Amino acid sequence: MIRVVLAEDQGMVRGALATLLNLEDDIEVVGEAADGDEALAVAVRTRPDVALLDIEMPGKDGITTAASLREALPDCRIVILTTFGRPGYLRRAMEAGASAFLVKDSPAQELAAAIRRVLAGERVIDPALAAAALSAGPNPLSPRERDVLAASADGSTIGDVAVRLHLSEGTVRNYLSSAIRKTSARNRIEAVQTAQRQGWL
Amino acid sequence: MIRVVLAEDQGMVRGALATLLNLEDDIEVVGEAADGDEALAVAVRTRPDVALLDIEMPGKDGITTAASLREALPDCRIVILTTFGRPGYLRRAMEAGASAFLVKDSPAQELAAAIRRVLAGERVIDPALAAAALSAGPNPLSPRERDVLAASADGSTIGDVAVRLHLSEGTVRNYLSSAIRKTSARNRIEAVQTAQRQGWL
DNA sequence: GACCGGGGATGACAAATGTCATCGTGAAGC
DNA sequence: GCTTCACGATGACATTTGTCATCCCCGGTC
Repeated sequence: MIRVVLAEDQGMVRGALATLLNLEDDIEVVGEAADGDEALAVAVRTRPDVALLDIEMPGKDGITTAASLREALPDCRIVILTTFGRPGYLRRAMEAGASAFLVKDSPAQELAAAIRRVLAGERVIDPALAAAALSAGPNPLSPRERDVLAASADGSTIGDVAVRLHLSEGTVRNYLSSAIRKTSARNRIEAVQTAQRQGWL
Repeated sequence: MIRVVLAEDQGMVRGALATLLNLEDDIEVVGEAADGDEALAVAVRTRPDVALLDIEMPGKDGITTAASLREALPDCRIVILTTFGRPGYLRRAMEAGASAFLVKDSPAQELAAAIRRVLAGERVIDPALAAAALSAGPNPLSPRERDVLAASADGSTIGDVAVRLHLSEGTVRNYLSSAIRKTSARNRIEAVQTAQRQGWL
């Protein structure tokens, strides 16, 4: 039996996926979690063969959880499941030690198939997505530019961001300006959207 | 047997939910769709007892689909399923003739339960969400304010919006200004976010 | 030692944004 | 008939945002 831990914040989706997997006669869901921290705790307790992690979760996201899990349980394979096939997500997931990267758009059968392939030592990545991630190149933003852009994403004014990050307003403007240039955007809103679409935040 | 049509754009979620429902011995999924138009076509063909519609779908969204379905098949009950429990969504879903409004956060068992209750003539709404929708009041934005705000949501400049909506730049600024005031926001970005959170766009 | 890149800051300037008063139109509503 | 309100527009004005040049400090690295 392949022992699986499933982390997904939406209860209905989590329940449905668990049912789906339990119907496979070589797969058994031995633990469920609604956020990253819970997933880590459950995995350490149940020592599964595979951890299925959603990226978009409150608190600790799936990619960060993957990195922690890699340290705690090096033998546990990690399958990342996400709504958004963003190039930066894929890149970071791979760096965090994931063995597979699935988008929820794909058919339901692929989930069990991916789990089996991962356990057989394969890596499972949508070829189109892999190509997109490679052609998009790495995140061009410096860490600080990324911070400032992320802090601007919620509609905060430059003054707000300056206070929150303990910077001068001029510095915030400078970082935003270079982030806008690097994302080929026309203003900060477009810059935020491009960065999010690429998975750079 | 309760005959159900399921519309949900994410293949993996759709498959899992269909499996979940088919396990119930009084429920049968007789059709699946990945967007609103497809859902309508499938429903007209299969004449189900209940249509389960996701709101967030490409093309025709679940609420619009509900309204069309209400006309085409007045006897078909409608269950709305959504990721976001936004007050405006609930309000519009009810106006479109939905019998139930479920958020994906809730446990998986509630789905089948809601379908049975709806078929028994009940309406199913999370009480907390209903209270939020009532206390939030109706959408304060005028139709045109809503248009302009929606057109600004993707980072377009005022000039872009003016061209797209065939308005003068000054008019766009005026509508944005009043939308900002009505949403108690400090700038257009906050206004967009508030409006989206409330389900006003 | 010279050079570069990232972080942080300042000042000046242009462009975009937000606010306000004001005007005109037409459709409802009392 | 009068009022109200959404729609559309103009002009003036203050504020915010975006750009650029320039400076300092520091840690690498050639």
